[in-house]
Amino acid sequence: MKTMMIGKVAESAGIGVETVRFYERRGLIESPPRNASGYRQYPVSTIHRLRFIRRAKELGFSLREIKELLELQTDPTSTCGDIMKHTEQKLTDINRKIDDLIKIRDALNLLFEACSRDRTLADCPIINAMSDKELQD
Amino acid sequence: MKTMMIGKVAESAGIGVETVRFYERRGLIESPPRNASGYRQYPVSTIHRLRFIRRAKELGFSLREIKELLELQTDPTSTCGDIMKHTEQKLTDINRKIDDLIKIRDALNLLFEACSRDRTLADCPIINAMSDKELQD
DNA sequence: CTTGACCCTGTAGTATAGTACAGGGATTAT
DNA sequence: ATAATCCCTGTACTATACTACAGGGTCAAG
Repeated sequence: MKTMMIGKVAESAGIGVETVRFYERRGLIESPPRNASGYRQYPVSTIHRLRFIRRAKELGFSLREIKELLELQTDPTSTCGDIMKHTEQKLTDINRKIDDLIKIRDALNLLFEACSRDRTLADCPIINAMSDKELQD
Repeated sequence: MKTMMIGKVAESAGIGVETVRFYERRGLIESPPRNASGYRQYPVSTIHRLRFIRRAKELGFSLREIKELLELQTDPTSTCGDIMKHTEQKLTDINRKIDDLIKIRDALNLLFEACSRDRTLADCPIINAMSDKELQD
């Protein structure tokens, strides 16, 4: 099996070496086997896992939540019932996030299109195009 | 015009009093007028703004980014060009976030449905239902 | 007229998520 | 064989976003 050292995984995942070790301490990735010199030897799958962590963070999940999401896949001690309950909750959260993002996107699109219809700078229709109500609630 | 004091706005927005003052210091909400005793007098619109801030935070926007989003609406000194450039960037970010969330949701849905088809606990199909590849990349 | 629940400023402390050394060993390129 | 470049552990520092006082003023109700 092809393995790689920490510098390579970190670079491939777009994060720092220290961050990889930090995630290991926090239990987001498991401690990989070591070679004779004590160097960590990672399987390729670790890169995918680290990329997932990075993206999930950008989506507003905390490391704790990301750990939970990842454990839904990998925890062999959970029962189906546990996992379904957990998963249902996560799905609800994620659907709410998607809906909120769509609202913000639609409001921004309105603004963008209003600006596109070649106006003079003086009456740029920002304030009208996107009222407090539309964007903020 | 109906106004309210800081305790009321904070409670209505679902955040703490100290947090409201903190957002004022950071320029996310403007310094409201004060009454004779120096107490902040907020218009109702501040509640919507605070709620927006709270939700945007849950979506992974930093306070700096939220400030920029809010300024797209309210900054009267920006030109249409500035705003369009800014808005376009935000739209790209938001669309990427939506896509990522949908990917995670679909993977979780697969897991959820696989578990729903009454299996014995022994062969709960987590690992198969949601492979690393599907969820993680 | 005082007591409890508010408000004020200012400063300090906390949680989360890194990020940066220090001090040392291993490996590779010249 | 000796730099340069990686790796190790452990600890300390940083940024962000709160959160909690300290020490004091305001105000409505009993």
